[in-house]
Amino acid sequence: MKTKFYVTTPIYYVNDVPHLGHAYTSTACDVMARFKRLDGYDVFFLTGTDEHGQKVEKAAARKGVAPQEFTDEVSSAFREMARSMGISNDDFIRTTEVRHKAACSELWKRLMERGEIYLGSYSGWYAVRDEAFYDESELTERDGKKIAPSGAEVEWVVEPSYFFRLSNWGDKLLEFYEKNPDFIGPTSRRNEVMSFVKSGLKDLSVSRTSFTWGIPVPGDAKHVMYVWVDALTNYLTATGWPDNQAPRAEFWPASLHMVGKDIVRFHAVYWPALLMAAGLPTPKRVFAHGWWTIEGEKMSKSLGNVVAPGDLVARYGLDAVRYFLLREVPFGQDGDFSRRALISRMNNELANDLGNLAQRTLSLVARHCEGRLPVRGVLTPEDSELLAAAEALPVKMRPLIDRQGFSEALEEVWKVIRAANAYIDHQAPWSLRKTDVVRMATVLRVLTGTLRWVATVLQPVMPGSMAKMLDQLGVPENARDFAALGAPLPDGTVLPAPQGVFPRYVDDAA
RNA sequence: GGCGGCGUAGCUCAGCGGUAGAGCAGGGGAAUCAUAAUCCCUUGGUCGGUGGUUCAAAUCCGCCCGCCGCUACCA
Repeated sequence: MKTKFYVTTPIYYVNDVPHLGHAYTSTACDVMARFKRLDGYDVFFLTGTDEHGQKVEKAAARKGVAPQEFTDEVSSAFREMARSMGISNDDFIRTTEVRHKAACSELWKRLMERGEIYLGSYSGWYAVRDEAFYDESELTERDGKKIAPSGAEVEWVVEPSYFFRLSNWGDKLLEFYEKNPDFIGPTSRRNEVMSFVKSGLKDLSVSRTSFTWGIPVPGDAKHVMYVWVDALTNYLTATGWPDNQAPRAEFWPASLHMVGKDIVRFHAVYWPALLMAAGLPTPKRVFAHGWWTIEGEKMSKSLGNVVAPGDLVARYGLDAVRYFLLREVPFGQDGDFSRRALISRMNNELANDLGNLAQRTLSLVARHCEGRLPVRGVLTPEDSELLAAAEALPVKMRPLIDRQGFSEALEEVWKVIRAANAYIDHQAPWSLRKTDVVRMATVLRVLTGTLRWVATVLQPVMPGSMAKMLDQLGVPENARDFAALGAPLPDGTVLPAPQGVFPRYVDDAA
Protein backbone atom coordinates (compact mmCIF):
# COMPACT_ATOMS: atom_id res chain seq x y z
CA MET A 1 0.00 0.00 0.00
CA LYS A 2 1.24 3.45 -0.94
CA THR A 3 2.25 5.93 1.72
CA LYS A 4 -0.23 8.77 2.13
CA PHE A 5 0.72 12.38 1.63
CA TYR A 6 -1.79 15.11 2.41
CA VAL A 7 -0.92 18.70 1.52
CA THR A 8 -3.10 21.78 1.89
CA THR A 9 -3.10 25.40 0.85
CA PRO A 10 -4.78 27.76 3.27
CA ILE A 11 -8.40 28.25 2.30
CA TYR A 12 -8.38 31.68 0.72
CA TYR A 13 -10.51 34.36 2.26
CA VAL A 14 -13.07 35.55 -0.25
CA ASN A 15 -12.74 39.14 0.85
CA ASP A 16 -9.89 39.44 -1.64
CA VAL A 17 -9.45 38.62 -5.30
CA PRO A 18 -6.74 36.12 -6.30
CA HIS A 19 -3.31 37.66 -6.69
CA LEU A 20 0.29 36.60 -7.03
CA GLY A 21 0.53 35.61 -3.36
CA HIS A 22 -2.29 33.11 -3.65
CA ALA A 23 -0.83 31.74 -6.85
CA TYR A 24 2.51 31.35 -5.10
CA THR A 25 1.17 29.33 -2.19
CA SER A 26 -0.87 27.13 -4.47
CA THR A 27 2.00 26.55 -6.86
CA ALA A 28 4.32 25.53 -4.05
CA CYS A 29 1.74 23.03 -2.81
CA ASP A 30 1.22 21.82 -6.33
CA VAL A 31 4.91 21.09 -6.70
CA MET A 32 4.83 19.15 -3.43
CA ALA A 33 1.82 17.16 -4.61
CA ARG A 34 3.21 16.40 -8.05
CA PHE A 35 6.63 15.49 -6.72
CA LYS A 36 5.13 13.08 -4.21
CA ARG A 37 2.91 11.49 -6.86
CA LEU A 38 5.92 10.93 -9.09
CA ASP A 39 7.72 9.46 -6.13
CA GLY A 40 5.01 6.87 -5.59
CA TYR A 41 2.93 8.40 -2.81
CA ASP A 42 -0.83 8.36 -2.55
CA VAL A 43 -1.46 12.10 -2.54
CA PHE A 44 -4.40 14.18 -1.42
CA PHE A 45 -4.02 17.84 -2.33
CA LEU A 46 -6.61 20.25 -0.97
CA THR A 47 -7.35 23.89 -1.61
CA GLY A 48 -10.49 25.98 -1.25
CA THR A 49 -12.11 29.11 0.08
CA ASP A 50 -12.88 30.54 3.49
CA GLU A 51 -16.26 32.20 3.21
CA HIS A 52 -17.61 33.24 6.59
CA GLY A 53 -17.04 36.24 8.80
CA GLN A 54 -17.98 39.81 9.29
CA LYS A 55 -15.89 41.13 6.44
CA VAL A 56 -17.66 38.90 3.95
CA GLU A 57 -21.05 39.76 5.37
CA LYS A 58 -20.30 43.44 4.94
CA ALA A 59 -18.74 43.13 1.53
CA ALA A 60 -21.86 41.35 0.33
CA ALA A 61 -24.07 44.00 1.87
CA ARG A 62 -22.08 46.71 0.10
CA LYS A 63 -22.68 44.98 -3.19
CA GLY A 64 -26.31 44.52 -2.33
CA VAL A 65 -26.21 40.74 -2.68
CA ALA A 66 -26.76 37.87 -0.30
CA PRO A 67 -23.57 36.57 1.34
CA GLN A 68 -23.94 33.20 -0.32
CA GLU A 69 -24.29 34.74 -3.74
CA PHE A 70 -21.27 36.91 -3.05
CA THR A 71 -19.09 34.03 -1.94
CA ASP A 72 -20.19 31.86 -4.86
CA GLU A 73 -18.76 34.44 -7.17
CA VAL A 74 -15.48 35.05 -5.41
CA SER A 75 -14.95 31.38 -4.71
CA SER A 76 -15.22 30.64 -8.40
CA ALA A 77 -12.51 33.23 -9.05
CA PHE A 78 -10.19 31.15 -6.86
CA ARG A 79 -11.16 28.00 -8.71
CA GLU A 80 -10.29 29.78 -11.92
CA MET A 81 -6.96 30.90 -10.47
CA ALA A 82 -6.11 27.30 -9.64
CA ARG A 83 -6.95 26.27 -13.19
CA SER A 84 -4.87 29.05 -14.72
CA MET A 85 -1.85 28.10 -12.58
CA GLY A 86 -2.09 24.42 -13.46
CA ILE A 87 -2.88 23.43 -9.88
CA SER A 88 -3.58 19.71 -9.53
CA ASN A 89 -5.74 19.81 -6.41
CA ASP A 90 -7.85 16.73 -5.71
CA ASP A 91 -10.62 18.61 -3.94
CA PHE A 92 -11.79 22.18 -3.53
CA ILE A 93 -13.48 22.88 -0.25
CA ARG A 94 -15.78 25.75 0.63
CA THR A 95 -16.59 26.52 4.23
CA THR A 96 -20.20 27.16 3.28
CA GLU A 97 -20.67 23.53 2.26
CA VAL A 98 -22.89 21.19 4.26
CA ARG A 99 -20.07 18.71 4.88
CA HIS A 100 -18.00 21.43 6.45
CA LYS A 101 -20.71 22.78 8.72
CA ALA A 102 -21.28 19.23 9.93
CA ALA A 103 -17.60 18.73 10.73
CA CYS A 104 -17.35 22.05 12.57
CA SER A 105 -20.42 21.31 14.65
CA GLU A 106 -19.05 17.92 15.55
CA LEU A 107 -15.65 19.31 16.53
CA TRP A 108 -17.35 21.96 18.64
CA LYS A 109 -19.50 19.39 20.43
CA ARG A 110 -16.47 17.27 21.24
CA LEU A 111 -14.64 20.24 22.66
CA MET A 112 -17.68 21.13 24.75
CA GLU A 113 -18.02 17.58 26.02
CA ARG A 114 -14.41 17.57 27.05
CA GLY A 115 -14.85 20.83 28.87
CA GLU A 116 -12.45 22.59 26.53
CA ILE A 117 -14.98 25.25 25.60
CA TYR A 118 -16.94 27.25 28.13
CA LEU A 119 -19.31 30.19 28.05
CA GLY A 120 -17.80 33.35 29.46
CA SER A 121 -17.73 36.96 28.49
CA TYR A 122 -15.39 39.01 26.44
CA SER A 123 -14.67 42.50 27.56
CA GLY A 124 -12.52 45.23 26.18
CA TRP A 125 -12.27 48.70 24.79
CA TYR A 126 -14.51 48.77 21.75
CA ALA A 127 -14.74 51.48 19.12
CA VAL A 128 -18.19 51.45 17.62
CA ARG A 129 -17.02 53.43 14.62
CA ASP A 130 -14.21 50.97 13.82
CA GLU A 131 -16.15 47.95 15.01
CA ALA A 132 -12.98 46.75 16.63
CA PHE A 133 -11.51 46.12 20.05
CA TYR A 134 -8.33 47.84 21.14
CA ASP A 135 -5.84 47.02 23.79
CA GLU A 136 -5.49 49.41 26.71
CA SER A 137 -1.92 50.15 25.62
CA GLU A 138 -3.03 51.41 22.23
CA LEU A 139 -5.34 54.05 23.65
CA THR A 140 -4.75 57.71 24.24
CA GLU A 141 -6.79 60.05 26.36
CA ARG A 142 -8.54 63.22 25.22
CA ASP A 143 -10.97 65.30 27.23
CA GLY A 144 -11.18 62.47 29.72
CA LYS A 145 -12.24 60.03 27.00
CA LYS A 146 -10.31 57.03 25.71
CA ILE A 147 -9.42 57.33 22.06
CA ALA A 148 -8.32 54.58 19.66
CA PRO A 149 -5.33 55.07 17.33
CA SER A 150 -7.86 55.66 14.57
CA GLY A 151 -9.24 58.63 16.49
CA ALA A 152 -12.49 56.87 17.30
CA GLU A 153 -13.87 56.99 20.79
CA VAL A 154 -13.89 53.69 22.64
CA GLU A 155 -16.10 52.35 25.38
CA TRP A 156 -15.79 49.42 27.74
CA VAL A 157 -17.92 46.61 26.41
CA VAL A 158 -18.78 43.26 27.91
CA GLU A 159 -20.37 40.61 25.71
CA PRO A 160 -21.01 36.90 26.10
CA SER A 161 -18.57 34.66 24.27
CA TYR A 162 -17.52 31.06 24.26
CA PHE A 163 -13.88 30.48 25.07
CA PHE A 164 -11.47 27.72 24.22
CA ARG A 165 -9.19 26.81 27.14
CA LEU A 166 -6.04 27.63 25.20
CA SER A 167 -4.32 28.63 28.43
CA ASN A 168 -4.22 24.98 29.44
CA TRP A 169 -2.27 23.95 26.39
CA GLY A 170 0.86 26.09 26.49
CA ASP A 171 3.10 23.52 28.12
CA LYS A 172 1.76 20.73 25.97
CA LEU A 173 2.37 22.79 22.87
CA LEU A 174 5.94 23.52 23.89
CA GLU A 175 6.51 19.86 24.56
CA PHE A 176 5.00 19.09 21.17
CA TYR A 177 7.32 21.57 19.41
CA GLU A 178 10.33 20.11 21.22
CA LYS A 179 9.44 16.58 20.23
CA ASN A 180 8.66 17.58 16.65
CA PRO A 181 11.40 19.97 15.61
CA ASP A 182 10.17 19.90 12.00
CA PHE A 183 6.63 20.87 12.89
CA ILE A 184 7.20 24.52 12.00
CA GLY A 185 9.37 25.74 9.19
CA PRO A 186 11.39 27.73 8.52
CA THR A 187 13.28 27.82 11.82
CA SER A 188 12.86 31.56 12.27
CA ARG A 189 9.09 31.08 12.41
CA ARG A 190 9.48 28.22 14.81
CA ASN A 191 11.43 30.48 17.15
CA GLU A 192 8.76 33.14 16.96
CA VAL A 193 5.97 30.72 17.64
CA MET A 194 7.77 29.19 20.57
CA SER A 195 8.52 32.54 22.14
CA PHE A 196 4.90 33.51 21.65
CA VAL A 197 3.71 30.40 23.45
CA LYS A 198 6.33 30.80 26.16
CA SER A 199 5.08 34.29 26.85
CA GLY A 200 1.84 32.74 28.06
CA LEU A 201 -1.45 31.90 26.39
CA LYS A 202 -4.84 33.31 27.21
CA ASP A 203 -8.08 31.55 26.53
CA LEU A 204 -9.31 32.19 23.04
CA SER A 205 -12.65 33.76 22.30
CA VAL A 206 -14.19 31.37 19.79
CA SER A 207 -17.66 32.73 19.16
CA ARG A 208 -19.12 35.99 17.97
CA THR A 209 -22.52 37.59 18.43
CA SER A 210 -21.86 40.74 16.47
CA PHE A 211 -22.73 39.23 13.10
CA THR A 212 -24.52 36.16 11.77
CA TRP A 213 -22.62 35.03 8.66
CA GLY A 214 -20.98 32.01 10.16
CA ILE A 215 -21.56 28.52 11.46
CA PRO A 216 -24.02 28.58 14.37
CA VAL A 217 -22.74 27.37 17.68
CA PRO A 218 -24.50 24.07 18.44
CA GLY A 219 -27.19 24.65 21.02
CA ASP A 220 -26.76 28.43 21.13
CA ALA A 221 -27.88 30.02 17.90
CA LYS A 222 -27.10 33.55 19.10
CA HIS A 223 -23.44 32.78 18.50
CA VAL A 224 -21.56 31.92 15.39
CA MET A 225 -18.17 30.25 15.52
CA TYR A 226 -15.05 32.37 15.39
CA VAL A 227 -13.94 32.28 11.78
CA TRP A 228 -10.59 30.68 12.50
CA VAL A 229 -12.12 27.71 14.26
CA ASP A 230 -14.40 27.34 11.27
CA ALA A 231 -11.57 27.82 8.76
CA LEU A 232 -8.97 25.53 10.31
CA THR A 233 -11.45 22.69 10.54
CA ASN A 234 -11.62 22.56 6.75
CA TYR A 235 -8.50 20.41 6.69
CA LEU A 236 -10.33 17.81 8.70
CA THR A 237 -13.63 18.15 6.84
CA ALA A 238 -12.03 17.29 3.53
CA THR A 239 -10.90 13.90 4.81
CA GLY A 240 -14.53 13.03 5.51
CA TRP A 241 -14.18 13.48 9.24
CA PRO A 242 -15.85 12.46 11.54
CA ASP A 243 -16.64 9.42 9.38
CA ASN A 244 -13.62 7.20 9.88
CA GLN A 245 -14.82 4.95 7.06
CA ALA A 246 -14.75 7.84 4.57
CA PRO A 247 -12.59 7.18 1.49
CA ARG A 248 -10.10 9.82 2.56
CA ALA A 249 -10.21 9.24 6.30
CA GLU A 250 -6.71 7.74 6.20
CA PHE A 251 -5.22 11.03 5.05
CA TRP A 252 -5.53 12.60 8.48
CA PRO A 253 -3.25 13.85 10.00
CA ALA A 254 -2.13 16.17 7.23
CA SER A 255 1.48 15.92 6.09
CA LEU A 256 1.88 19.61 5.35
CA HIS A 257 -0.09 22.79 5.82
CA MET A 258 1.45 25.45 3.62
CA VAL A 259 0.70 28.96 4.86
CA GLY A 260 1.71 32.57 4.44
CA LYS A 261 3.76 33.97 7.27
CA ASP A 262 0.82 36.06 8.47
CA ILE A 263 -1.23 33.06 9.54
CA VAL A 264 1.45 30.97 11.20
CA ARG A 265 0.02 31.42 14.65
CA PHE A 266 -3.36 30.08 13.72
CA HIS A 267 -1.84 26.98 12.20
CA ALA A 268 1.01 26.37 14.59
CA VAL A 269 -0.63 27.30 17.89
CA TYR A 270 -4.42 27.34 17.79
CA TRP A 271 -4.84 24.44 15.41
CA PRO A 272 -2.69 21.84 17.18
CA ALA A 273 -4.13 22.98 20.52
CA LEU A 274 -7.69 22.52 19.27
CA LEU A 275 -6.85 19.11 17.88
CA MET A 276 -5.09 17.92 21.02
CA ALA A 277 -8.01 19.19 23.06
CA ALA A 278 -10.40 17.23 20.88
CA GLY A 279 -8.24 14.13 21.15
CA LEU A 280 -7.27 14.16 17.49
CA PRO A 281 -3.87 13.72 15.82
CA THR A 282 -1.93 16.86 14.93
CA PRO A 283 -0.57 17.69 11.48
CA LYS A 284 3.03 16.79 10.71
CA ARG A 285 4.22 20.12 9.49
CA VAL A 286 3.33 23.76 8.94
CA PHE A 287 5.51 25.75 6.61
CA ALA A 288 5.33 29.53 6.27
CA HIS A 289 6.54 31.13 3.07
CA GLY A 290 7.37 34.80 2.54
CA TRP A 291 5.91 37.66 0.56
CA TRP A 292 6.61 39.04 -2.87
CA THR A 293 7.26 42.67 -3.53
CA ILE A 294 6.60 43.87 -7.07
CA GLU A 295 9.50 45.66 -8.72
CA GLY A 296 10.79 46.49 -5.26
CA GLU A 297 7.49 47.79 -3.92
CA LYS A 298 4.97 46.28 -1.61
CA MET A 299 2.02 44.85 -3.48
CA SER A 300 -1.04 46.90 -2.66
CA LYS A 301 -4.32 48.00 -4.11
CA SER A 302 -3.52 51.64 -3.48
CA LEU A 303 -0.27 51.40 -5.43
CA GLY A 304 -2.20 49.67 -8.17
CA ASN A 305 0.55 47.09 -8.62
CA VAL A 306 -1.41 43.99 -7.64
CA VAL A 307 -0.39 41.25 -10.01
CA ALA A 308 -3.12 39.01 -11.40
CA PRO A 309 -1.80 35.50 -11.98
CA GLY A 310 -3.76 35.14 -15.21
CA ASP A 311 -2.07 38.18 -16.73
CA LEU A 312 1.39 36.84 -15.95
CA VAL A 313 0.62 33.48 -17.44
CA ALA A 314 -0.83 35.06 -20.56
CA ARG A 315 2.29 37.13 -21.06
CA TYR A 316 5.15 34.85 -20.04
CA GLY A 317 3.67 31.37 -20.11
CA LEU A 318 2.59 29.19 -17.23
CA ASP A 319 5.72 27.13 -16.75
CA ALA A 320 8.05 30.11 -16.87
CA VAL A 321 6.04 31.79 -14.12
CA ARG A 322 5.91 28.65 -11.98
CA TYR A 323 9.64 28.14 -12.45
CA PHE A 324 10.43 31.71 -11.55
CA LEU A 325 8.30 31.67 -8.39
CA LEU A 326 10.08 28.64 -7.02
CA ARG A 327 13.56 29.34 -8.36
CA GLU A 328 14.11 33.01 -7.65
CA VAL A 329 13.81 33.07 -3.87
CA PRO A 330 14.80 30.63 -1.14
CA PHE A 331 11.41 29.36 -0.02
CA GLY A 332 10.46 30.90 3.29
CA GLN A 333 12.10 34.24 2.56
CA ASP A 334 10.58 37.33 1.03
CA GLY A 335 11.42 38.06 -2.57
CA ASP A 336 11.01 40.56 -5.34
CA PHE A 337 9.05 39.90 -8.47
CA SER A 338 10.57 41.93 -11.23
CA ARG A 339 10.06 41.72 -14.93
CA ARG A 340 13.78 41.93 -15.49
CA ALA A 341 14.55 39.05 -13.15
CA LEU A 342 11.82 36.91 -14.65
CA ILE A 343 13.05 37.45 -18.19
CA SER A 344 16.62 36.79 -17.09
CA ARG A 345 15.63 33.42 -15.60
CA MET A 346 13.53 32.57 -18.64
CA ASN A 347 16.25 33.30 -21.14
CA ASN A 348 19.37 32.22 -19.26
CA GLU A 349 18.09 29.13 -17.55
CA LEU A 350 15.08 27.91 -19.47
CA ALA A 351 15.88 28.91 -23.06
CA ASN A 352 19.68 28.90 -23.08
CA ASP A 353 20.70 26.30 -20.54
CA LEU A 354 17.94 23.73 -20.78
CA GLY A 355 15.93 24.44 -23.93
CA ASN A 356 18.97 24.87 -26.10
CA LEU A 357 20.66 21.80 -24.63
CA ALA A 358 17.66 19.67 -25.58
CA GLN A 359 17.42 21.26 -28.99
CA ARG A 360 21.07 20.80 -29.94
CA THR A 361 21.09 17.23 -28.66
CA LEU A 362 17.86 16.23 -30.35
CA SER A 363 18.66 17.85 -33.66
CA LEU A 364 21.95 15.91 -33.78
CA VAL A 365 20.00 12.74 -33.13
CA ALA A 366 17.44 13.66 -35.76
CA ARG A 367 20.06 14.46 -38.36
CA HIS A 368 22.76 11.87 -37.71
CA CYS A 369 20.98 8.97 -36.02
CA GLU A 370 17.98 8.75 -38.34
CA GLY A 371 15.83 10.22 -35.60
CA ARG A 372 16.19 7.11 -33.47
CA LEU A 373 17.52 6.72 -29.98
CA PRO A 374 21.18 5.79 -30.60
CA VAL A 375 22.95 2.77 -29.16
CA ARG A 376 25.08 3.36 -26.10
CA GLY A 377 28.55 1.84 -26.44
CA VAL A 378 31.38 1.63 -23.94
CA LEU A 379 31.24 4.46 -21.40
CA THR A 380 34.17 6.74 -20.68
CA PRO A 381 34.64 8.23 -17.19
CA GLU A 382 33.14 11.49 -18.47
CA ASP A 383 30.01 9.65 -19.65
CA SER A 384 29.61 7.85 -16.36
CA GLU A 385 30.16 11.00 -14.36
CA LEU A 386 27.41 12.90 -16.13
CA LEU A 387 24.97 10.01 -15.94
CA ALA A 388 25.69 9.48 -12.27
CA ALA A 389 24.99 13.14 -11.56
CA ALA A 390 21.66 12.94 -13.39
CA GLU A 391 20.68 9.70 -11.74
CA ALA A 392 21.42 11.13 -8.31
CA LEU A 393 18.83 13.86 -8.75
CA PRO A 394 15.80 12.15 -7.19
CA VAL A 395 17.88 11.17 -4.19
CA LYS A 396 19.26 14.67 -3.79
CA MET A 397 15.94 16.38 -4.32
CA ARG A 398 13.81 14.29 -1.97
CA PRO A 399 15.12 15.70 1.31
CA LEU A 400 15.13 19.21 -0.13
CA ILE A 401 11.53 18.96 -1.28
CA ASP A 402 10.56 17.44 2.06
CA ARG A 403 11.65 20.63 3.75
CA GLN A 404 10.32 22.89 0.99
CA GLY A 405 13.76 23.78 -0.34
CA PHE A 406 12.45 24.34 -3.85
CA SER A 407 15.11 26.76 -5.06
CA GLU A 408 17.86 24.49 -3.77
CA ALA A 409 16.31 21.48 -5.46
CA LEU A 410 16.16 23.40 -8.73
CA GLU A 411 19.77 24.48 -8.29
CA GLU A 412 20.74 20.79 -8.09
CA VAL A 413 19.01 20.17 -11.41
CA TRP A 414 20.73 23.12 -12.99
CA LYS A 415 24.14 21.88 -11.88
CA VAL A 416 23.46 18.81 -13.98
CA ILE A 417 22.22 20.87 -16.91
CA ARG A 418 25.36 23.02 -16.82
CA ALA A 419 27.50 19.90 -16.62
CA ALA A 420 25.66 18.49 -19.64
CA ASN A 421 26.36 21.66 -21.63
CA ALA A 422 30.05 21.39 -20.74
CA TYR A 423 29.97 17.72 -21.67
CA ILE A 424 28.47 18.22 -25.10
CA ASP A 425 31.04 20.91 -25.85
CA HIS A 426 33.96 18.78 -24.74
CA GLN A 427 32.74 15.66 -26.48
CA ALA A 428 31.79 17.60 -29.62
CA PRO A 429 29.56 14.96 -31.21
CA TRP A 430 29.34 17.14 -34.35
CA SER A 431 33.06 16.46 -34.89
CA LEU A 432 32.81 12.78 -33.92
CA ARG A 433 30.36 12.39 -36.77
CA LYS A 434 33.32 12.58 -39.14
CA THR A 435 35.76 10.50 -37.12
CA ASP A 436 33.93 8.01 -34.90
CA VAL A 437 30.22 7.46 -35.45
CA VAL A 438 29.96 4.83 -32.74
CA ARG A 439 31.39 7.20 -30.17
CA MET A 440 29.07 9.95 -31.41
CA ALA A 441 26.10 7.64 -30.82
CA THR A 442 27.24 6.94 -27.27
CA VAL A 443 27.66 10.62 -26.49
CA LEU A 444 24.21 11.44 -27.82
CA ARG A 445 22.68 8.57 -25.91
CA VAL A 446 24.31 9.75 -22.70
CA LEU A 447 22.81 13.19 -23.36
CA THR A 448 19.30 11.96 -24.12
CA GLY A 449 19.52 9.78 -21.03
CA THR A 450 20.58 12.75 -18.91
CA LEU A 451 17.79 14.85 -20.35
CA ARG A 452 15.25 12.20 -19.51
CA TRP A 453 16.21 12.30 -15.82
CA VAL A 454 16.25 16.07 -15.83
CA ALA A 455 12.88 16.37 -17.55
CA THR A 456 11.36 13.77 -15.26
CA VAL A 457 12.38 15.48 -12.04
CA LEU A 458 11.35 18.89 -13.39
CA GLN A 459 7.79 17.78 -14.16
CA PRO A 460 6.40 18.94 -10.81
CA VAL A 461 7.55 22.49 -11.46
CA MET A 462 6.91 22.69 -15.21
CA PRO A 463 4.40 19.97 -16.07
CA GLY A 464 3.45 21.18 -19.56
CA SER A 465 6.93 21.91 -20.88
CA MET A 466 8.43 18.75 -19.45
CA ALA A 467 5.65 16.67 -20.97
CA LYS A 468 6.69 18.11 -24.33
CA MET A 469 10.32 17.40 -23.66
CA LEU A 470 9.63 13.84 -22.61
CA ASP A 471 7.54 13.39 -25.77
CA GLN A 472 10.53 14.46 -27.81
CA LEU A 473 12.79 12.14 -25.86
CA GLY A 474 10.50 9.24 -26.74
CA VAL A 475 9.49 8.54 -23.14
CA PRO A 476 6.04 6.91 -23.05
CA GLU A 477 3.49 8.52 -20.75
CA ASN A 478 3.47 5.53 -18.46
CA ALA A 479 7.23 5.76 -17.92
CA ARG A 480 7.52 9.23 -16.48
CA ASP A 481 7.59 8.65 -12.75
CA PHE A 482 10.70 8.10 -10.65
CA ALA A 483 10.23 4.35 -10.51
CA ALA A 484 10.31 4.15 -14.32
CA LEU A 485 13.69 5.86 -14.51
CA GLY A 486 15.45 2.63 -13.71
CA ALA A 487 14.48 1.12 -17.06
CA PRO A 488 16.27 2.66 -20.06
CA LEU A 489 14.28 3.17 -23.25
CA PRO A 490 14.88 0.63 -26.04
CA ASP A 491 17.63 1.42 -28.55
CA GLY A 492 16.20 2.63 -31.81
CA THR A 493 13.10 4.20 -30.29
CA VAL A 494 11.78 6.57 -32.93
CA LEU A 495 11.79 10.20 -31.81
CA PRO A 496 9.53 12.93 -33.13
CA ALA A 497 11.08 15.90 -34.90
CA PRO A 498 12.68 18.21 -32.31
CA GLN A 499 10.82 21.40 -31.45
CA GLY A 500 11.90 24.20 -29.17
CA VAL A 501 10.35 23.90 -25.71
CA PHE A 502 11.43 27.23 -24.24
CA PRO A 503 11.62 30.06 -26.78
CA ARG A 504 13.70 33.07 -25.80
CA TYR A 505 11.58 35.90 -24.49
CA VAL A 506 12.04 38.91 -26.72
CA ASP A 507 10.94 42.14 -25.14
CA ASP A 508 8.47 43.69 -27.54
CA ALA A 509 8.09 46.77 -25.38
CA ALA A 510 11.42 48.15 -26.55
C1' G B 1 10.84 47.99 25.88
C1' G B 2 11.32 42.30 25.60
C1' C B 3 12.61 38.04 22.51
C1' G B 4 14.72 36.47 17.79
C1' G B 5 17.21 37.16 13.10
C1' C B 6 20.22 39.54 9.48
C1' G B 7 24.55 42.74 7.65
C1' U B 8 29.99 38.23 2.78
C1' A B 9 32.08 40.41 -4.78
C1' G B 10 28.11 45.71 -8.69
C1' C B 11 23.24 42.46 -7.74
C1' U B 12 20.88 37.92 -5.31
C1' C B 13 22.75 34.73 -1.90
C1' A B 14 25.75 30.02 0.02
C1' G B 15 29.57 29.08 3.54
C1' C B 16 29.16 29.13 10.02
C1' G B 17 36.70 27.18 13.44
C1' G B 18 41.61 25.60 9.34
C1' U B 19 44.73 29.77 3.63
C1' A B 20 37.22 33.68 0.85
C1' G B 21 32.45 30.65 -2.86
C1' A B 22 28.07 30.16 -6.66
C1' G B 23 24.64 32.35 -10.12
C1' C B 24 23.77 36.92 -12.65
C1' A B 25 26.27 41.39 -14.39
C1' G B 26 31.56 43.05 -16.41
C1' G B 27 36.37 41.61 -19.35
C1' G B 28 39.25 38.15 -22.67
C1' G B 29 39.46 33.70 -25.62
C1' A B 30 37.53 29.00 -28.12
C1' A B 31 34.04 26.51 -30.89
C1' U B 32 30.11 26.61 -34.72
C1' C B 33 25.87 20.88 -33.37
C1' A B 34 22.10 24.43 -31.26
C1' U B 35 16.82 28.90 -29.63
C1' A B 36 23.58 34.48 -31.73
C1' A B 37 22.58 29.58 -27.68
C1' U B 38 27.38 26.96 -25.50
C1' C B 39 32.33 26.13 -23.46
C1' C B 40 37.09 27.85 -21.21
C1' C B 41 39.71 31.65 -18.62
C1' U B 42 39.17 36.15 -15.93
C1' U B 43 38.32 41.32 -13.11
C1' G B 44 36.14 42.06 -8.40
C1' G B 45 35.54 41.32 -1.29
C1' U B 46 40.51 44.34 4.90
C1' C B 47 33.21 38.64 5.09
C1' G B 48 29.02 46.13 9.07
C1' G B 49 32.56 48.28 13.10
C1' U B 50 35.36 47.21 17.39
C1' G B 51 37.43 44.41 21.46
C1' G B 52 38.28 39.29 23.06
C1' U B 53 38.80 33.54 23.07
C1' U B 54 42.04 30.29 19.97
C1' C B 55 48.01 27.76 17.12
C1' A B 56 43.95 29.38 13.72
C1' A B 57 37.52 33.39 13.21
C1' A B 58 33.31 35.34 7.93
C1' U B 59 32.63 31.24 11.29
C1' C B 60 32.68 31.34 18.90
C1' C B 61 31.93 35.47 22.88
C1' G B 62 31.21 40.96 24.41
C1' C B 63 30.06 45.87 22.96
C1' C B 64 28.62 49.43 19.04
C1' C B 65 26.15 50.84 14.32
C1' G B 66 22.37 49.71 10.58
C1' C B 67 18.22 46.87 8.79
C1' C B 68 14.14 43.23 9.67
C1' G B 69 10.61 39.82 12.19
C1' C B 70 7.50 38.43 16.53
C1' U B 71 5.25 40.67 20.85
C1' A B 72 -2.88 37.28 20.18
C1' C B 73 -8.81 37.82 19.59
C1' C B 74 -10.12 41.71 11.23
C1' A B 75 -9.41 37.37 8.60
